[in-house]
Amino acid sequence: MTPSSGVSAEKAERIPPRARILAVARELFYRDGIRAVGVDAIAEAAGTNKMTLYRHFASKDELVADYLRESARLATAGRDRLEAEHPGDPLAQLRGWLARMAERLANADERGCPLVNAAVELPEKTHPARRVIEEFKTAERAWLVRVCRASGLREPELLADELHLLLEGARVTAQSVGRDGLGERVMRMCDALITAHAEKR
Amino acid sequence: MTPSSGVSAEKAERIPPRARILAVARELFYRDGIRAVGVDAIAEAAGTNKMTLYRHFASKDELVADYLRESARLATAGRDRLEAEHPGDPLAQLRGWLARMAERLANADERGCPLVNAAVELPEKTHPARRVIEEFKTAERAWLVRVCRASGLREPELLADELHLLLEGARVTAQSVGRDGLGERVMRMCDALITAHAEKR
DNA sequence: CCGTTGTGGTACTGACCGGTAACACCTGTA
DNA sequence: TACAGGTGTTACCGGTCAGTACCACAACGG
Repeated sequence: MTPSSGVSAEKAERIPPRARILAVARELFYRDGIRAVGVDAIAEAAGTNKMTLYRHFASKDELVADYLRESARLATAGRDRLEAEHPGDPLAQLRGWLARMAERLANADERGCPLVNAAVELPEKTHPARRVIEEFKTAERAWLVRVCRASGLREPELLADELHLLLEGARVTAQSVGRDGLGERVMRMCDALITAHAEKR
Repeated sequence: MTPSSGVSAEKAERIPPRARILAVARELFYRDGIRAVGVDAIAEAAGTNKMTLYRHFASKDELVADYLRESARLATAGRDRLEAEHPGDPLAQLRGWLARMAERLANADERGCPLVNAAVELPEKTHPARRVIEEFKTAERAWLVRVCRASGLREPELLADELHLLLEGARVTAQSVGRDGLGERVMRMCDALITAHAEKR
C-alpha cells in the first residue's frame, strides 16, 4: 500500500486538490448516491484528507452543489459542442443530442441524470442543490425548445416537452427495470415525434 | 407531550404495531427519502420503539423492501379498481389511469413513483428492494400493453412504452423542475399518442 | 534569512446509525 | 391463579457521520 493510495483516482499528479476532490466526488456521488458517500471516502479516494476538503468546500451540502454545477457545466458544454459540430443545422444538433442520450441508455454505468437523481435524494427545498437542479433543467428544456423552433418544427414547445419527458422517463427506467433495447426504442419514438411535428396539418 | 406522541400518525388505536410501522415507514420514506429516515424515527412516529420494529422486520433493508411491496400492492389494487369501474372497456381503464397520473402531477406532495425513487437511492444490485422494483415495473408495463392491445390500438407494445416513459418522465420532472401545468400538458400528449395509434393506417 | 501559504496527518467532538440485550409490563387464556 | 406472548423501556454496542483543532512540513517570495 503506497502512501498515496486512492480508490480509483490516484492523483499524486500536479492536479490541485480541489479539482481532484471534485472529480472523485462526481464519480462516487453518481455511482453510489449522494447520501451513501461520506466526505471521508471522497477525501481518501482523492488522495487527500478531510481537512483539505473542508478548506475548499464549506460543507458537504456545498460540495454536492458544486458537484451538480460541474455536471451541469459538462452537459451544457456537450450541447455547445453539438452546435459547433453542426453549425446552422439545428435539426442535426437535435438528432445528435438524441443519439447521444440513446447511447447512454445502453451503457451499464448509466445511472440517469445526476441532477434528477439528486432531486430524488434531496427533497429538502432549502438544500443548495435545489437551485442548481431547477436552473439546469430549465435551461435544458429551453435549449430543446430553441432547437426545435429553429428546425422549423410545428409546436416547438410541445415537441420539446415530449422529447424531454420521454428521455427523462427512459433514463429512470434504465435504472428501475433495465435497458435492453431501450435506446433503440426511444430513438424510434423520438423520430416518430419529430416526423409528426414536421408533417403536421 | 402525551406518552404516545408520534409525528403524524399517533396510533394508540387497536392497529397492531406492524401495520402502524409500515404505514409510518411509507409516509416517511416517501416524503424524506429512504436513506434520510432512520429506524428510530419510524418507530417513534409509529408510537412504538426500535425493539418492536426489529421483532417484525429482520433489518432496515427488509423494512424498505416491505415498504416497496406495500406501495406496489396499492398501485396494483388501484389498477384492479379501474378494471372494476370500467368492465370490458379497456380504453376507459387506460384513460382513467392516465387521468389519475395527471392528477398526481399537480399534487404538491407528489414525489414521483416510490419504487423509481428507491431505485435511484439504492443502486446496490444485491439490495432486497431491487427485485421488488423490477417486478413491479415489469408488471406495470405489462398491464399497459394489455390494456392498449385490448383497446384495439395499433402497435400496443410501442404505445405502452411511449405512455409509460412519458409518465415516468413527468413524475421525475415534477420533482426536479416543477409541476406548473404539467398534468394537462402530459394528458394532451397522451391523448395525441392514443389518437395516433387509433388512426394509424 | 524569515514568514507566509497551502497541504497532509492525526486526533478529536458530538451526534446519529443499524442492531441487540435484559427486564418490566400488560393482556388474554386456561 | 398462574402462565405465556407480545409489547414497551432503557441502556448499550461498534461503527460512521459531518465537521474541527492542532501541529508538521514543504514550497514559495521577500
